[in-house]
Amino acid sequence: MSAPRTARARAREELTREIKAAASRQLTDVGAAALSLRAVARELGMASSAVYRYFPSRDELLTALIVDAYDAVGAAAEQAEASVARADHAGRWLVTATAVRRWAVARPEEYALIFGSPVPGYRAPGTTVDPATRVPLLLLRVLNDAADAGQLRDARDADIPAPVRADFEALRPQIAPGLSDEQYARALMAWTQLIGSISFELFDHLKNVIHDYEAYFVFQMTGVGARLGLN
Amino acid sequence: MSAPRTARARAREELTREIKAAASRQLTDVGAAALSLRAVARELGMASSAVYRYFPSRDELLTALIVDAYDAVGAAAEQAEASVARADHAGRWLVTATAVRRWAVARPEEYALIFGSPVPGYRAPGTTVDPATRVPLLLLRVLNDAADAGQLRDARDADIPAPVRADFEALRPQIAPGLSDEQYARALMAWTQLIGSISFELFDHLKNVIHDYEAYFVFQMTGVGARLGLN
DNA sequence: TGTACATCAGTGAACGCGCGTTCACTGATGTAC
DNA sequence: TGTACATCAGTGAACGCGCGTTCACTGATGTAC
Repeated sequence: MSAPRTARARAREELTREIKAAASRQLTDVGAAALSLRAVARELGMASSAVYRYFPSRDELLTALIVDAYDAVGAAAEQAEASVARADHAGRWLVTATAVRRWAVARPEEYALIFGSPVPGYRAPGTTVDPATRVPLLLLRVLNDAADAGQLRDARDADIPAPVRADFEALRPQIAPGLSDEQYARALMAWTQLIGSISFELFDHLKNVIHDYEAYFVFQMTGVGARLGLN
Repeated sequence: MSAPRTARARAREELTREIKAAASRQLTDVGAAALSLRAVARELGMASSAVYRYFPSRDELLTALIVDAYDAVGAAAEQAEASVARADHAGRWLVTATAVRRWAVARPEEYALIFGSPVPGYRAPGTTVDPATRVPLLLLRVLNDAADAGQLRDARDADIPAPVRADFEALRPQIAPGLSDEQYARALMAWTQLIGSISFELFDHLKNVIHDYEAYFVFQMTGVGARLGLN
């Protein structure tokens, strides 16, 4: 029976949120590797030891931030994708890609936390796996819908190696049953291209090359959509 | 007049190399953000203050490591590419891509240093720009050669936005005069795909998805080569 | 509704540690005459 | 070739700083009767 939330429980939830928010701000200033419990406590005006009532260690706090980041980008992508007409599969892809980029540009440090180099000395626990799959699963759902609707042009590729086919075979039943190996391969390529492109922008690899990155990104992702076989 | 190298000068060069080597080992253990001058000095058995005779600050040491990493991957790529028959443009692309991956797999922390999230609080000086362009320039040279030889199938793309065309226009004269805007766009896409794919592997984003990453990578890059218009 | 006890949040001091950088110094190497 | 001086490499102590985590504690909140 859902007990009435006590003042204590409410305070706990709120402070947990505030700690994560302060830590997230830290992230922006100094990066994940330098994330410090003491600095978080300082920002909230509490004793550093008090933070241990909420997170048993620095690593657990990092894990919470990672999970939150994956969930945030996943939610942003899902929400954007839901606003497009179901039959417009190319539009669903493009809007999803754009939503991911928009989120990343708005919170570059959280993006770096999940898609940048791993934090040294930190090993991600299993808890982070599920939230990490939200966006790629969404992409596969769009492709699967397109395939079901007969709207996915198939493509001949270079021959897919046997071990790779086996990997796709393992995914197919639970993830996207309507997709051929070739389509899985292209989906993976699209996902790689999406994150690769955002990383290039945020990590300044095309600083003096591409100046209007938004225009470039939309152009590029439109091309990826076409190569996915969407129309 | 090239003065005969004194014992002092020789010792200086050697120690500079040793400091960078020790720092590079540090990188592997603890990552760039935690790179510590004191730990480097400790490993070399010298006083921490002595390192300042060689690098005036921690950031300068980092810069040297970044430049070295770009040069190392650039050299590896160039050397591999040089071993392929000039007329085999698709082979030159594939061998270059594979060499970059091989280097990255062998030295993941150096890869992360240049292609992962930026080190917080560190701003890369201009010195890092030139070495950073070695691999992309090599790719463009391959494509340019293919175009010159009439071996590059052209491709119709979605319409390239005007600001992006302007960026390509600016690159063309000095970099690869024989390429159309569409080909520049595809080259950039290939470069993004290459680094995106290696990052996905090294940063564990496809850990339980793709098990034979080498096979997957070669398959994927072969496809990218085909989409580049190489044959 | 009131009381007695258990649970929990938060404190502040302390632990042992490592960091980047500066400084005055010693002694070896290099150079000009 | 030998001497006098300048340059440079390396030392060790010190500066001021921040970190994660533990611990015994106080006082407020919650719960069982």
